[in-house]
Amino acid sequence: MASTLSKTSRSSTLKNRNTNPGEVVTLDMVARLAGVSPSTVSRILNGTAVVHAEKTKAVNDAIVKLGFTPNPMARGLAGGRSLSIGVITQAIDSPYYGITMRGIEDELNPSGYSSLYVSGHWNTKTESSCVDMLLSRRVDGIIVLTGRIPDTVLKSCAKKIPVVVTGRSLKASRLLSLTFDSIEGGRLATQHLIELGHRDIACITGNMKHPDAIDRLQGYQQALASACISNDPALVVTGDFTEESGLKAVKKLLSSGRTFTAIFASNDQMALGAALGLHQHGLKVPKDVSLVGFDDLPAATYTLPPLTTIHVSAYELGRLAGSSMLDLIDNRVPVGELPSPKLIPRESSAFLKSR
Amino acid sequence: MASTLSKTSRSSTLKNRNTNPGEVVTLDMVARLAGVSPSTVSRILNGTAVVHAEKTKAVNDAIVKLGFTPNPMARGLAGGRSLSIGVITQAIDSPYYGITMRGIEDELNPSGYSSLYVSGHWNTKTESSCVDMLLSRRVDGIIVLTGRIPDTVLKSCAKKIPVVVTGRSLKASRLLSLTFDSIEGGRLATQHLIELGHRDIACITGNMKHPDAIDRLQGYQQALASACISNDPALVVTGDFTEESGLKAVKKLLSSGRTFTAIFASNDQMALGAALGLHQHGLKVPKDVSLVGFDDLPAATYTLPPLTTIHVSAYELGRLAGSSMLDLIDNRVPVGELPSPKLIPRESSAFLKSR
DNA sequence: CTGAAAGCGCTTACAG
DNA sequence: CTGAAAGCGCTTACAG
Repeated sequence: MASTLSKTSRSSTLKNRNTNPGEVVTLDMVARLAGVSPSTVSRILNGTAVVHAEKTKAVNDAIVKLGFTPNPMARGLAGGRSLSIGVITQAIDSPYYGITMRGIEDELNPSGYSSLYVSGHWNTKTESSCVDMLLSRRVDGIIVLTGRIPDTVLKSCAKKIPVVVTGRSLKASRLLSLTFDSIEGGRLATQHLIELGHRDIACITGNMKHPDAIDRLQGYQQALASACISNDPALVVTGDFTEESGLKAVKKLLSSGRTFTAIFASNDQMALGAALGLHQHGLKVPKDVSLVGFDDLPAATYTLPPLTTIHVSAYELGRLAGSSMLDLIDNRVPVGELPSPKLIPRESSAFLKSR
Repeated sequence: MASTLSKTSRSSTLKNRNTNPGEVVTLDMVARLAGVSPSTVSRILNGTAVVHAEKTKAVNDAIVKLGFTPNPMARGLAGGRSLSIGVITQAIDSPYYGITMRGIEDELNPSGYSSLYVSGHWNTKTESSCVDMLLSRRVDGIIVLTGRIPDTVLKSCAKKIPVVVTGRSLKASRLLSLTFDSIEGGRLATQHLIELGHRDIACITGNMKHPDAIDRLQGYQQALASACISNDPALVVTGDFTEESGLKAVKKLLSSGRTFTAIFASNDQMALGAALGLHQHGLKVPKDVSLVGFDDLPAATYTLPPLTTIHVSAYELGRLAGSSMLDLIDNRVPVGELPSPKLIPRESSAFLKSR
């Protein structure tokens, strides 16, 4: 079309690509413009073979001129890299893993990869079918954020494509496990409370099907043992990592008759629920009860009183998962390490007052 | 079945599936088993034409027997539906839109669609390139969760595939806008405070580039006007929807010298930040200052004191966005409506006490 | 180093 | 109603 005069506004629609008929630029068009074969363009794109500098230049020029972007679907179909990584998360709105996903993106996107999120909802079957779905979409690798998918499924999956999994510790070729030292975290939290003079420390655990929950409880017990405080089962109540379960747990604790001056909640969400429960019973944190969480969610900073908690960087977990995946894909050995858990003292824990 | 040795050596030493030999079941295999042509299988799969009941049965049996799942990438490439919907969110870890994404999934997944999330990070350019990326991945539609992508881009995009966008109100063919009545919400929040006897009501706005922020402020102003309270600019301070900006806003308010007994924060995150700021200055909510948020995030229930806020269901927004997208794809007219904002009185707002 | 060709798994005109 | 064929956009042995 000849240049049409627009009024005064030179609104340049994004589709103002360098004059070509078809809406979509294909590799073939690049090849034609550069005067080489499609194979050559592909090779240059993928660094699959050494190509004459001249041709390389011609191709790159053509790519820029046409604004060419390879079609990931075609790539995937043809057997090359689809440049997408499947991420199995449990819920797309998880406060904790949301941050991990962000870390994954920040690591993957600059390398041209995008992530395909699917939610397993803590359901073994759903998670397994997520794997199938991702495989059918030809992802180049799968990152599994905890969940309940059987180890065996993970291992057999790793035979096909690289796998990075968090919250477990299984080993296999092309399969990397990334996990924080939850025992240490649980220990730190409890020890902090002990150092503040508390001896009647309750523990709200996570869902005991999860290694994390088991480890955090174990850390709690170890800390007690180190301080020669006997472990009273009446002080341990099971939650499931949700706010609501924290609330319920506190109510149960409160109605049990067993007194306590501090609570270690196995994650921040349960700690928030616990804080609400305490509030409903007219108890003040930390005046009446000290409270320590686990995770250090953004909410921990902005709750009142700000929550003392164990920092295990969800973001770093994501970054490391992402970069390790890239390593596995390129046949490098991932070397990164997760930072160790750190206590973040805020205002929800205080010295035990004699009363 | 006899083990078919293909001449072209496609080494696959790993076969776990019990029911079928090949690793991946293709449409061709189904066709062969059912004794029909691939075209027919495709047609049955897509309901693209009427097929003899006999053949249909044979095909469906074969599908079940082989455990066949169509490959979305091949589908997309071939020009059919890719069964994936692109979702442009601003940040994958957004507390509010996370819930919306869940609503989208809950609506889309049962219909066999999966969502492809990309983050725009409130950046016009990034968001626009997200669109390109999604188009290149052959999504069947795009859902845009607010953001700053120009309306024009959205409109031109809608010429190619269906678009659903939240937080705006533009109209076009195959383009649906979904937005809560933020003016009403702002009005409700402010009116609630007025009814509690407050007259010096501060407002922390969102980023004023966003319609939502503008509308909520307008609702605030309307409520004041209705109550014949003059609008004092000193009481209005600009935030950007983050907790931190809420914190800063309160500090600014506090140091301005202008007294106030209540705050309407344009979203819960800023309300949480404001609550922290108040706490840091030794002010109690609601004793010294009443506080009302907007959104009704899960955190609003579990913060102390529980936050009075305006409920605009992020989840319903997602469901509606998802179902509307399905409607658009199938050339139906979306009819659903978003629920109107509701005041959720909790403990952060109270009657003004004479002091 | 670099084409030509076959093929990834599916869909859609095109002819019966 | 239903095949055969061409093609979506790319990659990868296979031969020069």
